Amino acid sequence: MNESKDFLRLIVEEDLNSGKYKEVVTRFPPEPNGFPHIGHAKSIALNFGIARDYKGHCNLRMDDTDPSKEDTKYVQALKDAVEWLGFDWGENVYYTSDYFSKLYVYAQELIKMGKAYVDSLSEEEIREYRGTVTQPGKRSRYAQRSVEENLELFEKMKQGEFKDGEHILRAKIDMSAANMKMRDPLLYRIRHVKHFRAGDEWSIYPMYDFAHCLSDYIEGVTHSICTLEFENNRDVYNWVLDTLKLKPPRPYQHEFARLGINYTVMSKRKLLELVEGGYVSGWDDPRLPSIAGYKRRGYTPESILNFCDQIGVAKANSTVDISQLEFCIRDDLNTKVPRVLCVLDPLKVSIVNYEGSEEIEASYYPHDVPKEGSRKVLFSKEIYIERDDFNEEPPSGYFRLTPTQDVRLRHGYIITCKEVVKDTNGNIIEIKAEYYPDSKSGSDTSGRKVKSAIQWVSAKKAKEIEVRLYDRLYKNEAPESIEDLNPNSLHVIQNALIESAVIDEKPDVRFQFERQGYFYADPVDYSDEKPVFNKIVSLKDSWSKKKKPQSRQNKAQAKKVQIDGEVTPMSEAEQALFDRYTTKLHLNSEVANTLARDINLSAFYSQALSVINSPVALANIVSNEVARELKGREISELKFSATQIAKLVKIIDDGTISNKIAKQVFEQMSKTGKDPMWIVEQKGLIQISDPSVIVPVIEDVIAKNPDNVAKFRAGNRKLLGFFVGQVLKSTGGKANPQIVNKLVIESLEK
RNA sequence: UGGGGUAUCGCCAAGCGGUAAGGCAUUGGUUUUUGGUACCAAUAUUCGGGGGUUCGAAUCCCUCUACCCCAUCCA
Repeated sequence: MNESKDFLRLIVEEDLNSGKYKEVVTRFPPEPNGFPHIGHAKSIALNFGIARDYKGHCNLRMDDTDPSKEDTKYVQALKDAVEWLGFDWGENVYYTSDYFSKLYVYAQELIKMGKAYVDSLSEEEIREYRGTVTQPGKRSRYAQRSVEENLELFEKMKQGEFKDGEHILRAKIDMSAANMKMRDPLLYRIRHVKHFRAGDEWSIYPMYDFAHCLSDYIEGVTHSICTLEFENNRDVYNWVLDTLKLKPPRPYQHEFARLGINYTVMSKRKLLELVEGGYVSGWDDPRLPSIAGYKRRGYTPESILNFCDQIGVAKANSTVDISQLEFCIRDDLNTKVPRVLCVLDPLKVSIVNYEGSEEIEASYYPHDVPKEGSRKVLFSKEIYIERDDFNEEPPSGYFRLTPTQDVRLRHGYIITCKEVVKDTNGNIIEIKAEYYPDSKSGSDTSGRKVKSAIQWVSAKKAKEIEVRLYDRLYKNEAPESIEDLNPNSLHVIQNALIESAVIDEKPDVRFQFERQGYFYADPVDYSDEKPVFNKIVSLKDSWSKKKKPQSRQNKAQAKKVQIDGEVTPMSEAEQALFDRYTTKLHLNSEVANTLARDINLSAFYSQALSVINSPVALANIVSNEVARELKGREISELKFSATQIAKLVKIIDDGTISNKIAKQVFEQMSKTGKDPMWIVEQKGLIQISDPSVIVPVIEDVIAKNPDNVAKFRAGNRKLLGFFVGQVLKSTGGKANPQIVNKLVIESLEK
């Protein structure tokens, strides 16, 4: 399984180790306004999974702040999904609506601090005032209402004295913020709607940005994990919690990429459209990626969980191949379910040399599945086989029955085709065959070899069943609309034939129909009179693949041409600086460019340069290391000074330390602000250049890695880095890498 | 166009300056009374492009490009 941890677990571990939190608390916070889908499963697996792995807990919280959309039936579906996936939400389900009173007090608090105000602009005005992504917004004229007035107005909003949209509570942040979410976000709106839980008690409801962070805080959540589209909201999340000056610890928000799967859709809107438009039979239509759909189709919770585990968690928008999911369900069912014989498209076969009947003992499981159990199958003169398993003019490589090729009936005898009976249109309606009496499975003495064994059922005892075959819902890999629906996503077979034990004995609800796929007794429509089976997934089929090899798209040739954009030209001053750097100081143009374009860097550089005259080495370190520390900061914020950097360059120049050690020293400097030489002495980092000290270390490394030595000598030059790395490691990084490099090559090549 | 993200194999995804993990898919082969399973093997001289720093860069610096998110009184 996946050994490596995802970035969220890494964060949790770090926070636990650093003592930031004593216990991890996560939450799964869906809005009860739709049915959960496999994307929710990913979130459930993540949040509950982290809580389980780090011995914390995970709350199930309904984020029910918009009464116009939410409903209790969705609450149930959400609870079902979590439960089905095997997670325990503990004592109770949480609701944001339970915190409405607390939230109201927090809002009053904000108003008292002058950090929130009642705005009375119209909806259109609010939009207008917000500005655009490139233009700052402007603050409402109502923003300067007094605390008292705001408090009073807010109270009246609560009392229901205003109509919807008349007033609104906003945070007072910054109307010109580059992050548009920070342009005085809306906190409370008036809504005279009955809430499915709170009833008519409230006529104002909190918005996501206000309610979510505080609900997290109230519940003692430590890690508030959400999807990427909330990245911009993180600033508001932090603002609310910070300005309220709440007693720590408080939660922090982290974002991950939502799940996408090809050939399907995941958005609530599109899913709703499919259901309400009647394109599918309901939320539990087995073609839907809804939890209810997978459940009805026959997927197991284990397979879904396993899938979530396999795909990992990261921040890159991605679309997982549906075959990954299919693999998971096959993999799960392979070792679990009984194998039975079912013929989907029956072709009659008469065994002309067989009379009477017999019962054959057949194991439910193949040799490689360590489970016990068997049933009896009836063999008699008239049987049915799959129409596909006979071919009069077989393509090359066809393993099944042909006029000249025998085949084994699974668990039964080998048969040979004697005659093909056709109707007037030339359609094959029956095969007359003979069996070999000494070829019975388990006691075969015939010595005959056949290429395959096929499924069959006896005409006498087979039961008729309905089988629903599902294919991908959309024909396009990245479907956009209803147009992209696959018209053949559902194929119903009314009269498939299955061996009787499946119906009479019901050994399980999920089966492998041998050579076809995994099937599930439909939990809704199945009855003894009319058994119905859903196809969960096909078996892998390397035969059909061989027949029609998929057109491999030549993505390699579609390699995109890189367009190089224009670099913004330097200002006159920058250009002058650049020229001086390149001509007078002999810096290379890239370094000169970096320095010249950054006013902070060039200032820092000239300061250091006045201390030591080593322009190139200094420039390199300033344009690389110092540049990193200076990103988004001012020189005054740095712990180290230009003089100290000059000192660092000096000890590099005189060979006291190597460039490698310099990085280490620099790191210390930027953390502690200590002098470089002090750090070097304190840590004993003076570099070792004496070959008589280094060579024995090299010999040692060589002796310990004979395999890699051989590989290196065979031409794998990449391994040089490995050896140098090892030597450096055993000297605590102090060996002079240039010398080590040289000596390693010498030692390896002798 | 401002801000926030992301880019490693056909699809996911590890990697945090020292030999480019793993899974799915694909392709061979072995076992097989399922064209299944299991097993073995192959598959990135290269990490979006270009420069730079370094003995050594997917990892650090600069720069360009592409894609995603943000202007609901939704979450």
